[in-house]
Amino acid sequence: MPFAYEFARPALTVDCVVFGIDEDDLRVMLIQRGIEPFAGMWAIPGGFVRVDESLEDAARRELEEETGIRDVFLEQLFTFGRVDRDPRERVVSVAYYALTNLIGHDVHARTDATNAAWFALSEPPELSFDHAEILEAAYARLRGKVRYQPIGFELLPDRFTLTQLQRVYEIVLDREIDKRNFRKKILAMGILKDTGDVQKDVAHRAARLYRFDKRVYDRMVRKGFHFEV
Amino acid sequence: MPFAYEFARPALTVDCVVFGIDEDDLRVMLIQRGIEPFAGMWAIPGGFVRVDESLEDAARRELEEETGIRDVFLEQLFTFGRVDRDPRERVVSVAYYALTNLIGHDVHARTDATNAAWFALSEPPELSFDHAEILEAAYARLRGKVRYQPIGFELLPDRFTLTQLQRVYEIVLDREIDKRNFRKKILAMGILKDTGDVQKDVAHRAARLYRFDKRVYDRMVRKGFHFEV
DNA sequence: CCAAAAGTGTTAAAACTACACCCATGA
DNA sequence: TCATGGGTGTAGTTTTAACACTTTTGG
Repeated sequence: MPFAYEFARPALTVDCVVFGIDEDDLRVMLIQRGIEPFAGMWAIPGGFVRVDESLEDAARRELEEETGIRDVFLEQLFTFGRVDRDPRERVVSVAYYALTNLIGHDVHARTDATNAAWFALSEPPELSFDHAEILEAAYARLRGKVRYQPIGFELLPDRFTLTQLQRVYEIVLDREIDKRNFRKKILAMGILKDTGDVQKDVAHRAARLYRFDKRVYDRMVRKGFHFEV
Repeated sequence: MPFAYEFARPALTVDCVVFGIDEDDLRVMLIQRGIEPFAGMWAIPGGFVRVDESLEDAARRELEEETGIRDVFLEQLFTFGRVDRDPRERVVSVAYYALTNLIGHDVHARTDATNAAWFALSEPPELSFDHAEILEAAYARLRGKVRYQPIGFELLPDRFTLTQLQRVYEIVLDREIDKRNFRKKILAMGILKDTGDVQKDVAHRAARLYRFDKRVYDRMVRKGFHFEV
């Protein structure tokens, strides 16, 4: 036990709730625990923070180690510190949530970790520790934030159709949106760039592909623009 | 050194940004450090988390110990974990922000701590550690949140006038608000209860005193109501 | 009677909502 | 030629923004 301190210290971990959209479901990536406590149950990916890495670095490292996912949108969610949230000892966990593009990927092909899997948010498995609470908080944050920050794009490929974008909002917010009003509003913002290309290999009229124009968005924000769906 | 662990652990602290409104200024309570590092400089009140208390309990305990302030609105802000944010060793800090009523209190009379003082947010002293960053984040959160959550009331006494409430929004948001439109909007929400009383000892027409009706507000939220100023 | 803040309505502009049909494409 | 989703405009309603004077009270 080479590390000794004058006062007891809580252990510090990060946990990372990863969301993706797969056709008609909001999904979350979970890993199956191999060891006690809660062996065999599912959990949010995460692990201990090293003393020489920042919290966000720790979250990204754990995420990649446990699920193979990297280079995603990642934002701090909340820090969970109930005294008894881990039955072994005091553990404080800084939770993050991540948004990733799942369209066109096989749900099982994205990761090397054999014990990682995507679950529909509407039918989660029973979760270890206080992870059900963390997941609920992450979903609440996503629902709240998606309406006034341009993070819906993070759940789509780089280039996407307006219908795909509308589906993202319908799925996350869990309500129908009027097609004409949605397109009018989004296009009027001027933060989507028409790539000039259209979909390929679809059995109907091919839709235009757009890209989120972060440059323009940032410039507009500096001038007082406020994104809202 | 009675507490030993297999792996190095960051120290864990809480910090607590306390806001108050004093006539025409948003103010923040700071304490003057007695010891190195940064001896003599000002800092956000806070301290170490004990292993047998939750994060919020720690924040409230430290706040009362260092400033005498208790029973206030308190909400978790963000967890700061840059590797070098404390020059001595790795310290991760869970920051909270608090809102308190300062009207009618002498700025210096509220606390036993002789080294605690209120500062106008527009003219903060030089701060220790990364506390300037924490303060900035807290103010940004307050500005953002005050518009769509009924927390402005926390900066006022239990009973207040509509003009006082309007001033809170003008000060926090740093812009003028139209008196007639403000009153119309707030009263139309139906979340203020007219106490039937009016101001005393004012050298002009006495204003009605209102109280925030949390019962009604909670009931309305359950029915889908969304507060917004 | 003066100073100071309380209190009160209307109108024009903008934003939002609801709503239905034709178009392009590949099978 | 059919099935599928892409793409488009208008009218009624609601919400917001701008704006000025009278009332009450204490000094």
